[in-house]
Amino acid sequence: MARSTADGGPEFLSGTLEMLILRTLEAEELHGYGIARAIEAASGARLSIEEGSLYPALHRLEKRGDVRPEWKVSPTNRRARYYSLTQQGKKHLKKTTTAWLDVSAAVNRVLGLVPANQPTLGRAEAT
Amino acid sequence: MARSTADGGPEFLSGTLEMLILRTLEAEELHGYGIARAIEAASGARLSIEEGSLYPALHRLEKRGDVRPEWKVSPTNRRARYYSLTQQGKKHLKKTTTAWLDVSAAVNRVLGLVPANQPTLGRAEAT
DNA sequence: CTTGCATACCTAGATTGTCTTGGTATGCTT
DNA sequence: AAGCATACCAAGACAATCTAGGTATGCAAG
Repeated sequence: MARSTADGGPEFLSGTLEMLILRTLEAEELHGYGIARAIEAASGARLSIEEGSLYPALHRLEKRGDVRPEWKVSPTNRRARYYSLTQQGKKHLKKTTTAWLDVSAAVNRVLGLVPANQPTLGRAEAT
Repeated sequence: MARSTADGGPEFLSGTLEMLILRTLEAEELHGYGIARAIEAASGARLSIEEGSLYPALHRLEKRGDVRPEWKVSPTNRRARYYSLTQQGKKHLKKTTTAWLDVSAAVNRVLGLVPANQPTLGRAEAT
């Protein structure tokens, strides 16, 4: 998906790209190139979106019916394929986000980093 | 890696498995089967570790020098391959954990779940 | 004693998402 | 006219996971 801008390799987060795309489109209708820039900006330049991952992901989402494409002219006066979220896409985003929070919280729990007040099977953590 | 116990598919977190293994071994020396059970327990039964992912991951870590294996007899009286963390493994765990926190925080920022431009782990952000 | 189950290990092959690399094209700016 | 940012796309390599098998043992139940 996204790689950290820090290290050189693909790290973590296979599958997050689609979620991030959907989330970005929830905020505003955008074309692929713009989505990539928007995600990078929103991440505080910590993620970089490769086009070789981006476009296949967009086509998957389109085929799945989560986004709807439309050719338009961008503010820079170029032909660009603008994507908008479908109802299904919105639902999918909500579901996926919940799953992400759930799983990433589970990972943090295993790492022993749980930000307190999370009741986890009576596993008390020593300070 | 781990799949959420909730949904049926491999979701998120490619690459997290190795980190979770290392973290588990930091707590105690363990064999593969036990590692899987330990991670599942620590996650509050939210993750499930597939053996087809687990053993290849252990062998990667071993080849990389992050863990050291040793045949022993388990409390259940069976031959079992116990793994312990090497110094390199400890270092790797620390590095990987930082990367995970960094990237997952970035994802949350894109999702809009975290106020933008918040310093993560002391990594200051210019404004 | 034999059936069944949990423990414990392993691999081959399919699948999937990402990355690498290359390509096309256009609109500005210099 | 050259160079750059914008904007799109695909083929093939690569890496981690999952599927689906397999082996073997200790123990408890019948």
